[in-house]
Amino acid sequence: MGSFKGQADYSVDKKGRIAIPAKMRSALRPEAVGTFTMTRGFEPCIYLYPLDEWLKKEVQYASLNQYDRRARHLVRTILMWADEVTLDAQGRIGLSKPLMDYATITERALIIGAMDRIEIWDPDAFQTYLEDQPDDHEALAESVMGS
Amino acid sequence: MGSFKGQADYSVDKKGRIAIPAKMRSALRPEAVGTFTMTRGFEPCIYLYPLDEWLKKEVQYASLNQYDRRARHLVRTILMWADEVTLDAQGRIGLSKPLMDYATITERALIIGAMDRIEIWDPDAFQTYLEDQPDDHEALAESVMGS
DNA sequence: TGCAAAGTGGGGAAAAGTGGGGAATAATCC
DNA sequence: GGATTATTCCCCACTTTTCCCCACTTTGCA
Repeated sequence: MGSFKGQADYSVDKKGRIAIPAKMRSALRPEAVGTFTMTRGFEPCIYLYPLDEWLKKEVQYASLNQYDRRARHLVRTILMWADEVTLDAQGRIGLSKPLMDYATITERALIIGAMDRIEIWDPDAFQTYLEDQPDDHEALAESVMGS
Repeated sequence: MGSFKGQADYSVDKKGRIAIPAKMRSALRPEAVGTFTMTRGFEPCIYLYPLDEWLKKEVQYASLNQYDRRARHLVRTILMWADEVTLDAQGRIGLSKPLMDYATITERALIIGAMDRIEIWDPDAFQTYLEDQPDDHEALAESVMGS
């Protein structure tokens, strides 16, 4: 039931570990058995899907037409970054080098709950992202949510 | 089935806690189990939705296509501010740091009942907001309500 | 005017976040 | 192929924050 939400600015230690906020951990379903699949975000950040959610995505990817060049490319570029990680006794996960590199994450990171996934951003990169977005939250929200 | 109404000027203690007026608490449905989801208001204030109301919104967000850039941005920028809080034995909730920051709330706050949600304002910010609004209560009512 | 409920403040136990040591495992280099 | 080096993972320790509980003051009502 619980979807991920909230934000946190946490440290990434020298070993590349980062804690997952307790509130997000408690939103994890038992089926996920404390496991995530992290992969490259569409934006310059890391996506973190609970195991059970990720499996659904894999089913979707598997159903794509593998004789379609673009489908092959999509699957390739998503899966090549994917890595399965499990929470340690302290509620942390270890980020993979390629993904830290892709998201330009160093010693601090922004953890954002986004529905069925968690996103991990470099604080500066996130700021840049926000500035690049058209400032039409309200209009967008209204068009999407307006009854 | 209470809708929230009324206003109150309450204190925010050093721990970021604020009491919810008894009248508003009694307007909470049992389904909300004493729980709210607070999030960023369109104006510089905090929105407080009872759990049951919030879940309806979440269903809407969940139905958005996450392969659409604008939809991702909307979900991200709304959910990152969201935080679920439960009333303590004294009828208080703890405000999140990011939201206190956003709404510039320090040691006093205005609590305003607004239909299906409660709004929490910094008194000065609310004053400023009022002054910035065109002073045509009557005309506004006519244009919004008239039909 | 007394009692109950509402609002306010703070102490202390428990949990969350952070850092690092060391054993097991894997990778690399003679 | 064996030894050395590097990684990974598990565990322990410390600090900070959160949350639960108790206590006091004020307000409202009978």
